[in-house]
Amino acid sequence: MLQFPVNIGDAAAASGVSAKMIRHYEENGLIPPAARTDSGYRMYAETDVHMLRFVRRARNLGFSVKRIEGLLGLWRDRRRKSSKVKALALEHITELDLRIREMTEMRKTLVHLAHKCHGDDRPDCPILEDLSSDRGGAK
Amino acid sequence: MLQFPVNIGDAAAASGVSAKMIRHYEENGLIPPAARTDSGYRMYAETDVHMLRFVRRARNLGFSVKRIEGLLGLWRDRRRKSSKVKALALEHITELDLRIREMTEMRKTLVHLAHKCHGDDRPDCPILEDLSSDRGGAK
DNA sequence: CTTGACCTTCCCATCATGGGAAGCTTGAGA
DNA sequence: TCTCAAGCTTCCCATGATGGGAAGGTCAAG
Repeated sequence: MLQFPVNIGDAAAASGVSAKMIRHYEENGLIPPAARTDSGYRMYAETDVHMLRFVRRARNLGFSVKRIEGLLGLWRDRRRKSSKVKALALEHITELDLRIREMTEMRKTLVHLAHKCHGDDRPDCPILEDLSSDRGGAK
Repeated sequence: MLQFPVNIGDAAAASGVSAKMIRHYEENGLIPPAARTDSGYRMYAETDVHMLRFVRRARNLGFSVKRIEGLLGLWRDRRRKSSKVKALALEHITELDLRIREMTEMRKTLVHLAHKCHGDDRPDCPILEDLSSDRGGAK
């Protein structure tokens, strides 16, 4: 078992957030500045590690750091309304939907093209023909 | 109709690739350095604009610039084997599949959590509880 | 010839992440 | 107590694709 407070290395190992990123998050205000030893080493209490784990979990779900800032605030606020949390989650789901749709669309087009391409020693290829066509409006 | 060769602005408008990005691609070797006027302006022939359009179409399909380098090489090579083109496309499809799967997984988790969250004035929220849990292995 | 639109290069920012250098601190063993 | 490796500090740089903007040169229409 770890003896708290711990150094940044142990906090990183225990939370799954790299030491680099912990410093980065601190610098950008996502997490409060860590306490320091007399010699300047960062010190992390168990609650800090808990918070870092929260951040990592949220990143794993694809939340942007900006949105995690909101989630952290709500996490700390005992009087939060669950509706606000849900709203952030739904916003994120909407974004995921959009990206999933875009990529699925690309995939569909490519599968279609690849299907039409012989994929042999001959140079003829509908994929290249499509890419060099004038169709396909602006982004 | 445009009079070729054209300036970078017209090449951008005609290809759908921004002037900024055209310079960027040139700097990074994706496209060959443009010819220049005596005064240093870049000049683009019709074939150059065609190439830029190719690049834009490929980017719209989510190809990375690295992969587009390969596609461009094959595009220019009259003796290419269509199997090589197809291989690049299939590689890209595989990557798209991976990303789509990851995001779909995130989405599923979030929808599940949001569903369990009341979303009212009370603070209790399974979303936050899940995020602060110790479960959820490393990235 | 003036003026405005367009071009040039160069630097900076985004977003999340990592690599690495130079230098200081800590703790364990000799 | 001295020493040395491991771990910490800050600072700078890079990624990948894109955009913003500044300072200054060029061109074409009036």
